[in-house]
Amino acid sequence: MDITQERPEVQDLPYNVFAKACPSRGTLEHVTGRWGALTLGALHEGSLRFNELRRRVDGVSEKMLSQTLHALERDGLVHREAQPTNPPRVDYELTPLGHEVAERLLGLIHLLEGRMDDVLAARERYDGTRGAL
Amino acid sequence: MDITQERPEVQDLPYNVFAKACPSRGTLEHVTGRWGALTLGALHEGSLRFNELRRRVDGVSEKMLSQTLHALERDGLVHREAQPTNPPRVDYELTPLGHEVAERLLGLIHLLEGRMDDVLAARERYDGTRGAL
DNA sequence: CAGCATCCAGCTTGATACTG
DNA sequence: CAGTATCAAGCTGGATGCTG
Repeated sequence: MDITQERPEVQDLPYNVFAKACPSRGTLEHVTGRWGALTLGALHEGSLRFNELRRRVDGVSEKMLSQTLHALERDGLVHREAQPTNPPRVDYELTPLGHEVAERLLGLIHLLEGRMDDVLAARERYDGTRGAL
Repeated sequence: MDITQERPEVQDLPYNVFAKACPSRGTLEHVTGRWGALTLGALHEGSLRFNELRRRVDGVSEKMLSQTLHALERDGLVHREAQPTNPPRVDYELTPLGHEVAERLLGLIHLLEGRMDDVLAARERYDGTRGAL
């Protein structure tokens, strides 16, 4: 019998995020990191230029966006298309894998956005039972 | 900034992660954070005690696990069940909302685990084209 | 066992300035 | 426009020690 039926999360994959040394953990962090998630989410709608992206992801600094983009490009989730014009024009877009990842991320984001009232209510309940700190 | 112009599909949601001040961004960070994601993933299989969780999430320190658990409990994603026995026994389990979140998170995690070979290959390609740094 | 309090090294981040 | 370089500050997170 196949144990994966009962514990689908323990498929015998070679990679396992729960293990400290697994490289998948690093990629998960690029993807879910503060700016990684928002960058992938923004690019899911279509390709964007550097400064468009910066405006879309409210609050990201030039440096962090650049850094985030490099990490995602390196992991094969984002494709960078530079045109050697003057002024320069660089478009960023998701790769097929990037799209798959972004879809799941967006699913999570939408779930959260749709349940924020519950979260906020839970927060008040929690803070209330402990008295003000 | 009004992102609804570009995200017609979420026009009527009161919360929007792309906006810097939106509380949903904070919750997204608790959920997707380094330890938040792994903690939710571990608890999706069933309730666990503090030290069981610590062992399951390879590499987490006592302090970070405690901190993570508090944030998730406050957001209403994790329920803490303490028994006043001696020695103390405390079980953590996901709330219904926590399960929904964990499911999506695990979907993402499994996708990544299953595609790590692609990611690693992309990495080598990327590093190769730039010469060693 | 299940945590909290404290200390502190170091990584992350944001400003600012500069380049092609 | 599309970034890179540099630097200070602040937050993260690990180690340690203690409580109930």
